[in-house]
Amino acid sequence: MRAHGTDGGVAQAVFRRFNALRPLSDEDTAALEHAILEGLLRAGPGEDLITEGDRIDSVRLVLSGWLFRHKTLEDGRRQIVNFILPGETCDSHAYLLSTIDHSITAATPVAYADIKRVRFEQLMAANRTLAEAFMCETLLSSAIQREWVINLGRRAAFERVAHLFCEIFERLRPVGMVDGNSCALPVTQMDLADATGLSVVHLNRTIQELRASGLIVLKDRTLTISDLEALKNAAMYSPNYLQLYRAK
Amino acid sequence: MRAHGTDGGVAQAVFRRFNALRPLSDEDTAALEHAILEGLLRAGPGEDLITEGDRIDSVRLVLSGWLFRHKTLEDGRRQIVNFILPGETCDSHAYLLSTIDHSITAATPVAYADIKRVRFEQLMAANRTLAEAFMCETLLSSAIQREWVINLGRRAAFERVAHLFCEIFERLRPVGMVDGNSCALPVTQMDLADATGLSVVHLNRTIQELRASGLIVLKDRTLTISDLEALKNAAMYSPNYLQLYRAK
DNA sequence: GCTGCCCATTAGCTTATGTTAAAGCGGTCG
DNA sequence: CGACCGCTTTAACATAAGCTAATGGGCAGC
Repeated sequence: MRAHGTDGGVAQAVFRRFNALRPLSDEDTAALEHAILEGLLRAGPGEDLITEGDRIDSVRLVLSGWLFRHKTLEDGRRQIVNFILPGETCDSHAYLLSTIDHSITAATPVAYADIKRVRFEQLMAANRTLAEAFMCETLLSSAIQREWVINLGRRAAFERVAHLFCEIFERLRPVGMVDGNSCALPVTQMDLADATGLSVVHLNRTIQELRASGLIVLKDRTLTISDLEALKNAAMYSPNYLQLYRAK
Repeated sequence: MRAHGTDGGVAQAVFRRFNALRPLSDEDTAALEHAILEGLLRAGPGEDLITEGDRIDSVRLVLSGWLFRHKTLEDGRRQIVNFILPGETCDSHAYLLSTIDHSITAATPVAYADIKRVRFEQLMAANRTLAEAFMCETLLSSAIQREWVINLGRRAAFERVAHLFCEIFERLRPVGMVDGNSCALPVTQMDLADATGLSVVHLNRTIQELRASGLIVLKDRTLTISDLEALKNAAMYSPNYLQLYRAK
């Protein structure tokens, strides 16, 4: 039947990712899988999973599809502060806070598992490895957030977009969502603009530049990175922050 | 003698902050205070507490002084990704990751407590409230990081600097480090520029503008906010993300 | 097969911010 | 006391990125 996380089970991406954070025993895997299968849900593109100001009472794991976290200023300026990719977690532990400071919206059709707080806390209490893996998930998401700060603060548009593409590729790779040197990029240029702090027009100009320099091909929502090392150089990409942590 | 956290004990700021996150019982307070007093240390301005790539094996609590987290690109461009203010924590739980993705440097003379991992884990295991408070500390720091992303991505220089000043003021307030409508701002304009993603020259221009508009006085490393509400309006400051969380 | 809509693209112009350089302004060290 | 040093401030100029507007392409619905 469903081998734990090794074949096409619905939660394959989650298991791959967690195993990169902390090697999971069969028992860990089974416990997590149980919790996941109890709360399977779906959302369509544009649907909000969480709106700024909401209270949260569960933890969600993305099984497939893309979402993004975003914040909006009074006058409508929007910033995407992160993408949430298959295998990643929305706000583990965030139920500890009174309300959430940002919104989460599906960019594509999404399948996710909703684990209620009580259930989640049982799982954490009963299983040290899983607790550590979820903690790493939270820490890693912070590390990404910090990298976005330097991306927005100190990289020029060309480097910035190049960096985003490198990061997305490297985040999709461990969950098996890349195919050779290509991956899906199922978001509009407006979304990419809001993620990089650029205007749509300038984002488009920048993408044309990236194309012209032969670093990428972007067509039909598929990103192909012709030469990843070259793209990383152009982006001044530092691999450290994304490292998946085998060792304790 | 030293009343727990209410008088001038060295860890006053820490206790004030933790109490805002989770009300601490006398027992909680005593346990935390013990751990703090075992590992008191100091650092001078410019001293690195952690350098990108280090392994971490302890948790540090800032008792007094300012530090900043920063990352630097190959070519020297530097971005301060956050300040660490009195009462705040450097990287609780970060020992779970293999290496750290950024550096932490003292901006002023700093007094801090260094709690070794093993000790910290004992404390967490023995004391649920403290564990939750440390978790909130981590989550709150993520929320701040997200706000910095929108600050850098979508606010213009004037709003951006105004926002930083509002945030710093609101972070210093609960630990008793503001005096009326003034607080210390013990960093150079170069640091502020690196925190806001601006050039020093433009940061200076922006500060002149803020002065000219009567919103702030900045002199001798002291920031005075003439009208906090007006400054918040100018910054499109949204208070939600910093809320200190009484309620579960 | 036309209409409308969303998204990508391009052009022309405006502006915020960066860059370089120089001067002012305390401190402090010798 | 004078020279240096780190920091702030100002000026003049350069440029990356924003804004507005128009066009084009693909796709869905009528």
